[in-house]
Amino acid sequence: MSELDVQIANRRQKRDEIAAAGVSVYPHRFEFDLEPSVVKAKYDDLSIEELEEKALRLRVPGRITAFRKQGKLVFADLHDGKDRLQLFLRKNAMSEQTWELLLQLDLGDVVGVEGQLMRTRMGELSLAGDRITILAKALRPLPEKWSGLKDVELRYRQRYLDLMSNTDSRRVFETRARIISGIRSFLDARGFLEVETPMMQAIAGGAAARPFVTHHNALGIDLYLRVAPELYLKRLLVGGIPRVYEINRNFRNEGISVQHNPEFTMLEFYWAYVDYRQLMDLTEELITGLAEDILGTTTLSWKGEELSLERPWKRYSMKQATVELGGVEPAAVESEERLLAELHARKLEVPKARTYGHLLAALFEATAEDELRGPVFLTDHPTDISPLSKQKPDDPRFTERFELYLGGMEIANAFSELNDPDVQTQRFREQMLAREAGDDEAHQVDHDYVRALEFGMPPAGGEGIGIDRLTMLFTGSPSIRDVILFPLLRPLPEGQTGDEWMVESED
RNA sequence: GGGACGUUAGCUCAGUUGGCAGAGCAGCGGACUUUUAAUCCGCGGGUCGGGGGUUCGAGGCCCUCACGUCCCA
Repeated sequence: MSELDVQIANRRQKRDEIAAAGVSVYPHRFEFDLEPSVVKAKYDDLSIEELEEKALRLRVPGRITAFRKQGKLVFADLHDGKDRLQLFLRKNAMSEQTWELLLQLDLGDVVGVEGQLMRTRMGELSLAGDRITILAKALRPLPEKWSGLKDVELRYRQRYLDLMSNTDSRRVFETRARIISGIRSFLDARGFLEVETPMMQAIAGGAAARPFVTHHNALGIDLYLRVAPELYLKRLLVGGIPRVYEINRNFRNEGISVQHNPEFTMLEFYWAYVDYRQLMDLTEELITGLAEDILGTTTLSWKGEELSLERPWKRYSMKQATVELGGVEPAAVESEERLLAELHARKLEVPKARTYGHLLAALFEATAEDELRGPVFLTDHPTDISPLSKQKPDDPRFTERFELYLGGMEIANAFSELNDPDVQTQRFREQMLAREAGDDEAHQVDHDYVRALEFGMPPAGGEGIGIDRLTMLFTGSPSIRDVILFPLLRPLPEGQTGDEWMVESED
């Protein structure tokens, strides 16, 4: 029997002993007044005398995370995931049965405690408990109380243990929730309507990405998990909803890295009658506002550096960035031939689709992208890599588009939306050709979307903002896995799940 | 896909040149009515990620597989 098996067996035995005394170890409910962190927040400023005077009796539920046993007096910590409340448990303050139950409790057990709120000699706010109700028995030992759970693989695979033992982890997900609700308030206040559009789509459009394929049995058709909600949201512009947004998951069948998870959360919004310039202003306002509200500052600390969100943010066109930040000669970004020569000279990989736009983008990525520490708007992307964007009036090789870079990461992508159905058809054709030329990220053609445009879509600006990456920046998390509760990991092979004993205990 | 690093008790980690596998916490037994990483006395706990090889002898060296982390593509 391993050490773990011994501990589990001990806990099971204690559970059975408690149950044998006629007590339910898994009761259905517990009538409670306040949770530990709320008690702490509400009463921690009261003095010993004030607490004595109030003589507050409270019923408080939580998980036991520490014992300090001292003979006929037991101190324990009751935790609710946010904060702990000390329990002050004296033998002669409770019934014999309650004292017996207390001695049978283990670290990790979920209990409800009733007693009077007081302060100890050392001044700690404590609940002097006289009644204890077991609410759930923990059959497995908790991670170490001081170091917490550090093993990153376990933290992702068993996030509940991470949340239980690392308060910082809880804080990350609270910040994430505040970002999302902050975005909702911001957009709702400006008259945007939140909607939900299909995640299973017959045509995976709206972004250059490989989709996941699934199958609908009753209809007998393959469906794609959406790579973006874009084409549906713009159908809503056609339908007469002038300000619309969606916050939800996108799925891209691509590699996993510190910045990429196959499913990720995106805000996408569309605003009729404006162009990408107003979107840049709105983006600055949204993100600095979120930082002020949530972090109380517009200076982020990111990878050991300070990142100031002070407005206005820098703007570089892709061509300009390649020249000014990438150190490329101005003449070299003006033609396909010169770009190709430059890529060869720098021994860089040449993209499969050798169009002007793809070549410029490749050179930009190789020379200048890493220099965009941010906040920087990278603007005016080539037309042939931006099939849904409107061209610049003065130079049709480029579009009215921007990407926001923050901390070296691409956070947002936006453009003045292409609303000419015939131009859109032409762009889709070019994407088909690119696909045939081997670019399997090229957009699929969506005829119904073009038909929608034929009914007239108002000019509009549209933008997507990556919620996961924004959360990384706000919480100083270097990996996207730290801001996704259950990131995708390869399943453990048979026999390495650590649960073999459960199979044995079935007989 | 390539490279570097990691995987030792439930958890956090040591383990020197290849020579008896360790500590703290947690667990078990005992003492203790104001502790808070409680303290004190005692005890138990290992598929050193899996497999193969070299060697008198492998946690440590070699090969291989798995999982993870980071970097590169």
